Formats: sequence, C-alpha cells, structure tokens
Amino acid sequence: MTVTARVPLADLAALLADGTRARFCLALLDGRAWTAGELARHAGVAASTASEHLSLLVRGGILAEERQGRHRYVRLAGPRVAQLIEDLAAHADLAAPAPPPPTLRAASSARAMAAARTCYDHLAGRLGVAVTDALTARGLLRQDTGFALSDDGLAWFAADLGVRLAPRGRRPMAKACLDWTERRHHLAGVAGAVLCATLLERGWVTRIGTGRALRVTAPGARALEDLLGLKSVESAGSEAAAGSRP
Amino acid sequence: MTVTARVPLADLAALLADGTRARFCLALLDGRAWTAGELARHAGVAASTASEHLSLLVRGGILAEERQGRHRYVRLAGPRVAQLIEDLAAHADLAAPAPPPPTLRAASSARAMAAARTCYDHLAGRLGVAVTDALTARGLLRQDTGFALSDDGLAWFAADLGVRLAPRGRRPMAKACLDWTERRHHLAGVAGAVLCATLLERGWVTRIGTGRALRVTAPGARALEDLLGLKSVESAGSEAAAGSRP
DNA sequence: GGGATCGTGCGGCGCCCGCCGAAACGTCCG
DNA sequence: CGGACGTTTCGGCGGGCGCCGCACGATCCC
Repeated sequence: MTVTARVPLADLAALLADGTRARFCLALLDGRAWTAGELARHAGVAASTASEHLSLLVRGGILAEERQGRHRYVRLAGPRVAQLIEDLAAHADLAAPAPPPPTLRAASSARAMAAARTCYDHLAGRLGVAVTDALTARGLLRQDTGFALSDDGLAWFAADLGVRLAPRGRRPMAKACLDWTERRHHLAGVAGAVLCATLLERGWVTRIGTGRALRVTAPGARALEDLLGLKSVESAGSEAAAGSRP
Repeated sequence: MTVTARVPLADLAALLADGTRARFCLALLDGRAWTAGELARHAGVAASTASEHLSLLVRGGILAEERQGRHRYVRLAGPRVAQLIEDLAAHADLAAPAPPPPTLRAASSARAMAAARTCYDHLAGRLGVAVTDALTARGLLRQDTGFALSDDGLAWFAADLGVRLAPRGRRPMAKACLDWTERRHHLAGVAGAVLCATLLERGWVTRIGTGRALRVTAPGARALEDLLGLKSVESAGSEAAAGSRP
C-alpha cells in the first residue's frame, strides 16, 4: 500500500518533464495551432507516440484541441499556461546556456529570432525589448515600482496607436515577461497582445516564413519612429530561413 | 544512438516531477531553511533517499545549501525560483481541487493557513489579499493597468510605514502573486517582502508554531486599521495546530 | 572517550513510462 | 467506390529512476 498521496505540482511538472512533450510545448509557444503529425515530425517521433503525448497534455489542461476533419489541431490552452512555460523555459535556459547552433540554417534562423519574434501573442527579441524600453522612456510604462501602464500610456494606445485597450477577463493589462535572448523584460499581457496584433494587422511587421521570427517592414520602421522615436529598427532581412515548422 | 538532444525545459521540470521532491519544494515555500532530516520525515522517506533528492535539487539550481556542523540546511535558491514554484503549484491546484482534509488537525491548520500565511517572503491568505486590496483602494497600488506602486505608494512606505524601499538587484519592486486559497492576486516583490518583514519585526503578526501560518496580534490589528483602514482583521486565534514542521 | 544523532555512498529491487510497429478507424478526394 | 492519408489503439520491449537497508564518516554532547 502506501499510495503516497498525489502531489498536483508533481503531476503538472511530470507533463513537461519529457523531452518530446517539452518540444511540443516550446513549438506551440508560437501561439498557433499545429497538427499532431507536424508535431510528431518536428520532435522526431512516431505518430502513435505523439498522439499519446497530446492526449496527456490535453487531459492535463496544458493544451486545447480542435478537431477538423481528419486533422487534430492543438494549441496552448491559454495565456496563463503560455506564460508558465515561458517562465520555466527562461529559467531552464539560464542554468543551461544554449549550445552553439549545429547547422548554418539554424544559426541564421537563430539570428532572426533574436532580432524579432513573437512570444506566444506578444513581441519579443531585440524588437520587443526596444519597444518596451521606448514606452518606458516616454513615461507610458512604469517599470521602477512594478510593471504597469501609466495614464499617458493608456492615452497613447487610444490616441496615437488608435486601438481600444479593453480589459479581457482576468488577464492583466500589462505584465513583464522575461526575454530569453535579451535577458530583460518585455511587455506582455493584454497590452502586449494588442500591440503585437496591431502591428501585424497593419503590415508593420510580418512573419518570416511560417516560424515565430518577425521582420519589420519599411512602413513599420517609419511608424515605430513616429510613434515611439525608435530609430534604426534593424530589419532582419529576408535571409533568414523559414523556421522549424515542417 | 539517437541520444535525443537534451531539452533544458524538460530537465528542469523533471526535478519537480517527483512527488517527494515536490513535497520538499512546497515545504520550503515557507522561506526558511530546513535540515535534510526534517524534510525526510516530512515527506515520509528514508534519510538516504532524501539526501539524494536534495543533491539533485541543489545541482539543478532549485535549492541552495548551507552546512552547519553535522546539519545540512537547504532553502529555495531565491525569489525567482520561489515565484516559479508558486506559479506552478497555483496552476496545478486549479486543475486538481484540493481534497477534503483528512484529519481534524489538518483541517484546523488549513483554516489558519487560509486566514494568513507567508508565501516565501511575503503575506498571503485572506490577510495578504486584504492588505493588497486596501493598498489598491487607497491609490497606493495600481492594478488596473498592470501591477505597480504609485508615487503615493512609495511615499506611504517611507512616511506612514517608516521603512526604506530600496531597489534590490534585479528583483521587481512590486509583483502580483496568485493566491491559491483566495484565487486573487496579492503583493509580492521587494515591497511585499519588506512589508512582511516589517510586520513580523514589529510584532504585528507572529508565526503560529513553526509553520507558515500567521496570526495578527492586537497591536497589529490596531496598526493595520490606522495605516490602511483595515477593519476586523480576524485573528486566527490560537486554536490552530503548529503546522507541518516536525 | 563513548554513545547518540545526522548525513552520505552503494547495491539491488521493482515499477513506471516512453518508444515503436502493426492494425484499425475515419476522412478526404479522385 | 477505392485508395491515400492522418490519427488512434494495443502489445511488447527496454531503460531509467525512486525506493530501501546497510555500512560508514562526521559531529555533538555527556
């Protein structure tokens, strides 16, 4: 006997403690839905293996699934789990510094990711940190006593950017997210998501290939300079490879 | 072959994916240092087993150790890992609602914990949330656009509470921490730690037995009403059992 | 010095779980 | 309708790892 009562924390951690499942979650941090087969190939395991892993992750509340015909699409269950996995991954990467990129394609892709990428549903990389710094320097975002938009910040979203910033459920309006390439905070939360979505909608940034990496367009560079005084937002160029999506 | 390259995220999660190690970490969330033997008894495993687990956790950067004579004291490595484990535990407990307390002692201890406790180094439970709400209601803490102290809040710490609130390394001044009994946010970060330490120093709250549970003293209740307008801060009474520390 | 107490290294046992292949089911499309 | 494709279920295999007991070293206290 002695069934050693379950520990919820351990059960949750066990879901992420397998290399294959962890790879799935990291891939899904791009915020989009992948099919079971894509994830299987991405992680290098048989389809049957991937299927079992996905069932576990869905059952554990980490992933949400959506079936369409013969496809099974999965995505992260929500911003909360995305944040949790980001935090965990950031902490893990601090302890174990990233190994040198094995291939040239990977190195080029890594450069593009470091320049600008999405982090679930907001901006990250040098671009994400630069935008966050600019907001802070202009008094729109307060970082010295915590992490929150100022009244000027609210006004900036409404007037300058021209978008409504409405509360969405229990999700905080602004939240600090640790950037694992810059090792600094960038803007997450509702404001971060709205900002990222707006830039994508207006064509100010576009996705490179099918991955998480982003490129700032020429109109985007002008807009960012007008709105935030951001100079020389380096465009990652079109050199970068597509990304890890098969 | 096919060593399936290591995934740092999975390695980190694996450390927490064992019931015994998870129990260790949860116990250490009281912010203090435990000896190896205490933890072994607490988790119900042999001393040799505990010793191996502790070595893994220290090696993985989760715990810090300090040897004193024949004792090996361990504590959480810092506020960052404490926050990480709190987040993880909160998310896990949301999915798996807590089972009914098995014994009367446990039930009474749970009541005391729900009323007021420490969460690593800051206040939690109904008391922690009430203090956070009071700060917010008085315009000292801004929660609508993120989570940060206002200028009035800074002044309140200095003038009303009478403590210096100096930046400490990279740790944020204020941070939201999800309270797992109230399912609301309470104040963490440097401000939360300073506030909790101050209340303990002045005898406004005291620890119940050797556990995490806190009790508001009579002078403490008066002070909290004066400083924050907090009325009827229920004292958990002295009925509560000591806690889980052996 | 001697007897408790605390922590650690080593075998050895047993179980859990991640992996695959094969077969079956459902869907899509020609 | 039939073949191609994506996914799921089921055995079965193998390795990893969490557990203990025991022996040993270190420390404290009488």
